[in-house]
Amino acid sequence: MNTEEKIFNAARIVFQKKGFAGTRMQEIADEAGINKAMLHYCFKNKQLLFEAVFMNAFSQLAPQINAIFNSDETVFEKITRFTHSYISFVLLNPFLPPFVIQEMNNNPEFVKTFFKNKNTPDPSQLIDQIKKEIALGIIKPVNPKQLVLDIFAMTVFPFAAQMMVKGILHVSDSEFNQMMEERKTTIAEQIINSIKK
Amino acid sequence: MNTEEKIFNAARIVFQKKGFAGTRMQEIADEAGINKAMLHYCFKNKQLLFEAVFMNAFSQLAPQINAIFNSDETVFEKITRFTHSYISFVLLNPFLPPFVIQEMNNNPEFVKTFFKNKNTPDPSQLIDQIKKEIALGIIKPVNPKQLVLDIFAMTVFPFAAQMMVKGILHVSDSEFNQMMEERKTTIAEQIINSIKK
DNA sequence: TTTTAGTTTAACCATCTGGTTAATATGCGA
DNA sequence: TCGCATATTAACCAGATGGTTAAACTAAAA
Repeated sequence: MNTEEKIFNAARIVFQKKGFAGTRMQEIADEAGINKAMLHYCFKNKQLLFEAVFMNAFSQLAPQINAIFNSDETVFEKITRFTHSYISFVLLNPFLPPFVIQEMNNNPEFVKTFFKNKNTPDPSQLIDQIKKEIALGIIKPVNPKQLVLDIFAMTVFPFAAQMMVKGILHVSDSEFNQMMEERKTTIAEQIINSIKK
Repeated sequence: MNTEEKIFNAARIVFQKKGFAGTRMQEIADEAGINKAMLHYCFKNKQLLFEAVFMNAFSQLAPQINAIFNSDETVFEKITRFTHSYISFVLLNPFLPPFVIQEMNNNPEFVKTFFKNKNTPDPSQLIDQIKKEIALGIIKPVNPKQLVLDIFAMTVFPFAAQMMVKGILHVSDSEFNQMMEERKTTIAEQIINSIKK
């Protein structure tokens, strides 16, 4: 692993744990086991290092999601596949959703430019497909955007609000993971069941 | 409005917008229109001022939620009432959910003490009631904790991940609020529909 | 009016933080 | 081996940041 990779991984760990504002460049350097000046040598400044980490996080998720959203499967198949593979992925990267959500909420102006230029999840094709399947009588008449929001809510929320969920439901880390394993299949069944005619 | 209230309100605004780490004491002082030394005179230090704001945020939500969870209504009535009143409340305080979730994720050790001592949302009675109604054949056999999690996910997520939701679904602020108005009734119907026998 | 307790402020301080610099180390082609 | 570009570091810097202090202001009691 070269220095740039060491820095990047260290930055990912620290940024995802403490957020942009809470992160100290020195802490990243310590985590990487190198001198602080190397951070600036390799990534210019804190903002650019952060953006590299943030973009990378998003670019891990976006293609996976879009591949599912834009495939030629049915809506039901897409819902099943999305929830399953998203939860599988996030169980391996549990800090990702809170990180992305937090930094988006804290940098609203950055979000606007971000969603115009970059490779982002785009459910517009799925939304069109939902409209079609409603017209065909496969799906009950629902607001397609609300349906997409429901799918994200059911899959992403438990990870986004991890600490609060564990606190309120009084579940341990392992119980939490077990619940998420269960959700891999139950969420899709539930959503499909509530919209199929 | 006395000085302490001015500071508290200013702190609430700044903390909820920028989070604990991103907040500068000077910015709170400016927002309150007073000298920075007054912050320390009234609230000792940043941590205590933050905790005052955080506890206040939670203490606005917790009793409302618990009043519903622990009433003598049916599960279906509770779901209907919770989703409706939570969304109504949060539409007036849209910064609350991201703020609470973010700070909980960033201070895991604080969360543990917090959930032991303080007045927090507690769904344990509701969970027992769900078990009973399942036994009575009113509700399909589901994991009660998963059901509670679903309810929170459907209501809280859109606010918690506000910026991301707006970005991904390409909705404006007013469209977003309109969607939330719609959700006040639809979520409950949907959840109830998926669990009633 | 004087005293006194509580408020409020300007100025200050130690420390932290992101970032720079100049010097040194490393490795590799000639 | 030498020369040179790249990689790495220790030391440093200016500005920001949380927090302190001592003085000044205010208002009500004595």
